[in-house]
Amino acid sequence: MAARRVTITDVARAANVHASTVSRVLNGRAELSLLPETRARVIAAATRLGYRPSALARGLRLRRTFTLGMLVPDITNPVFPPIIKGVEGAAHARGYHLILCNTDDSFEREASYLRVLREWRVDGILIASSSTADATIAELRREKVPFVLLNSASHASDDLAVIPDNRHGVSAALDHLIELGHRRIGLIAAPQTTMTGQERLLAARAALRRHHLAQEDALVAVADSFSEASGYRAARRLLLDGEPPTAIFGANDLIALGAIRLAREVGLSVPGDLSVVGFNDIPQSELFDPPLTTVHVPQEEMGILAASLLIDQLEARHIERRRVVLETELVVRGSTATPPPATTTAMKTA
Amino acid sequence: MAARRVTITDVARAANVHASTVSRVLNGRAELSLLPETRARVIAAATRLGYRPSALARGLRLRRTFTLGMLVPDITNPVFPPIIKGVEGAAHARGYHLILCNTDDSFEREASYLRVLREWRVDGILIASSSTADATIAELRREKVPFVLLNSASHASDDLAVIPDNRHGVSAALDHLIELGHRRIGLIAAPQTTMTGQERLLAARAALRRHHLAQEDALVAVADSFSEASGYRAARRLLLDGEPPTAIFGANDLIALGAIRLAREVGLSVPGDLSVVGFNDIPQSELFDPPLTTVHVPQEEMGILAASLLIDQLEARHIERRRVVLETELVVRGSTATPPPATTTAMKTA
DNA sequence: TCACGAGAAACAATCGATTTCCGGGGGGTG
DNA sequence: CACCCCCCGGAAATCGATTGTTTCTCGTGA
Repeated sequence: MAARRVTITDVARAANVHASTVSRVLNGRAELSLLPETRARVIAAATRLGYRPSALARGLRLRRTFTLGMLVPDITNPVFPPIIKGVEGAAHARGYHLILCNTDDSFEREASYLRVLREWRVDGILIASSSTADATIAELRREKVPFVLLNSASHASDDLAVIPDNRHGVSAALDHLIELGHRRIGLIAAPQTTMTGQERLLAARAALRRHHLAQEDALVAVADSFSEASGYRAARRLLLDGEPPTAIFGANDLIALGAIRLAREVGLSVPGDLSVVGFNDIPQSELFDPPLTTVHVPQEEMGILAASLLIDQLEARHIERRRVVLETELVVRGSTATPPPATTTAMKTA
Repeated sequence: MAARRVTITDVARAANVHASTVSRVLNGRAELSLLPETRARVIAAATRLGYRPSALARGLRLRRTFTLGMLVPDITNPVFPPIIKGVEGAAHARGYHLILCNTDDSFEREASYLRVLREWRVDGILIASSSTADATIAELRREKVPFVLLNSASHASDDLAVIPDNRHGVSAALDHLIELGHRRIGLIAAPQTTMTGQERLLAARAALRRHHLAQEDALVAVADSFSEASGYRAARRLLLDGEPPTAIFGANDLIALGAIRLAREVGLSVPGDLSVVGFNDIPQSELFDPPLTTVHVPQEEMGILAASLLIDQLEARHIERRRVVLETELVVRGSTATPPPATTTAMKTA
């Protein structure tokens, strides 16, 4: 098919030296001395022939590939692209490439891709996949494959991880709602099979408790994924069964957007009748209707840090902290306001 | 670092056969007959040891890797994730993996990644990169690397390509504006270094001509990238210099969103004072303020088709059409309306 | 004059798979 | 009984690089 590729032997022949000499010249190691004249001849031959070393052969021999693998649960979730961009940028800057895998939130595909990445002998793996998948991670640990958890940490605290400060962010979001006067606050949690989902729900409950607000079961709905569609479905349970809340905290922005869409459809105005807060501050958050109040997470920075951490680990550099927690900050926009003045809720609590 | 990997030789030893036999069993080719008993023994040994063949060694020997490379100009542009998802899904279904590269709209990085992909001996390449980059593509053609252009075609019509029907989509968008009564229509074009940018501007001009509308230079601004920020900047030129248009067609959704943001900032209501149409129908388009009127492009489907086309090519299957053009359809939402009744424009044209 | 050492580059083993080419043993046939 | 052929499976070459070891060639000092 493709024309025969130029190999190191071709270059060697053209330069009238042995292949090993070509290798030494091109890799520029100083362990062996070479005549400048030879060096020049080899370089000339290599560029003339357009020689490109085979990453396959090189990886096979070197037993490393200067490649990182990355697992993402759903690339169409707008949080991930900036994270990926950060990872790729940082990796590229340090001479590594990225193989990106979209697991589509399926354990099976996650496991399958993890196998593939090891078959490709990637030097390290970034896991942004949200599912806890303890068994899978345990296997990585056992096989000593370097990896970093991104956006969700494991229980084992000595795994490398880069995560947002969920607790603080969620807290700020709920404090904000409560400060506005909301008392019936609905929570749409993310799947409890994920660390992120668990942490954010826990943090939200803690915040409510701190303010001595009752926590009815009817005010908590668990979305079955991090998507807008499941936010919509969960919101239906929250708003249509029993007495509705005056505010909703969604475990991520897509879920919050789903809730807003449902609210609209049932005739509630946001934030007039219902306030909604999200989490992540995805791109374009301020362009939504209404502009989304949400917790900002430095996404690209997370990606950069995660890649750096992993590469530091690969290159056996000293690692300051194995678990990096990034600060989050509430961004108040247009989706939150004081609760409606005269609702049944208000009358009850009065 | 990592524990020594299980190789084919280890399996051979464990099963008391030669490595070549293991290979034959595991690849299940029928060219040579094997005793069922032997086959079973090998499979047992392989699973017991958890054998995973080295993709590196395999690729080196086979001279193919069952891997596709993909170049994307900017993963944070929301059009691309669904496309990528489509590509990856289709590739995975047919036994291929994907290496994704974000070129960040830089020619240099594009060229660099293209080299890397060939070093990795990917079987084929998907180029969603928007830049024309004729030289680069010519090189791929010359070296007979199979590739597919995605979302933008080349001049050479026998390259494989999957593209939306730009002409038809743009036409529909402008017809819509004109039908609403707009006469002063501003165009924000995408960079004219890209095929997409050129095609869409050409199509827009043709549509205006068809309706016998004057085309002032002042009504055309060229954005310097496909991003929201450059849409915003271009819109500033369009709206603040001279007499503003009553409607704007943006070459893609992000550009349109940028225009909307600027309009807001200078006190124009959308669509009350200014109608805006975009292109692509990115996810969440209906959640923006206002919901975006735009031209729908079947993004995931484009990805699926592109991957299929490429793989068909790789596997020497018969290819029906080398250039697949997908239908586009205008989706009218809230960002377009009739022009404001009494503007200076209206008075002039009256 | 010869031995020794250093500098330069070739040699060969290796990474882990695939595949072509062979060879041994058993059964069928003339 | 000898020969041939078929069935199984082993041996070895190969893919394209890297690297430890060896070889060769000078130059220098005794």
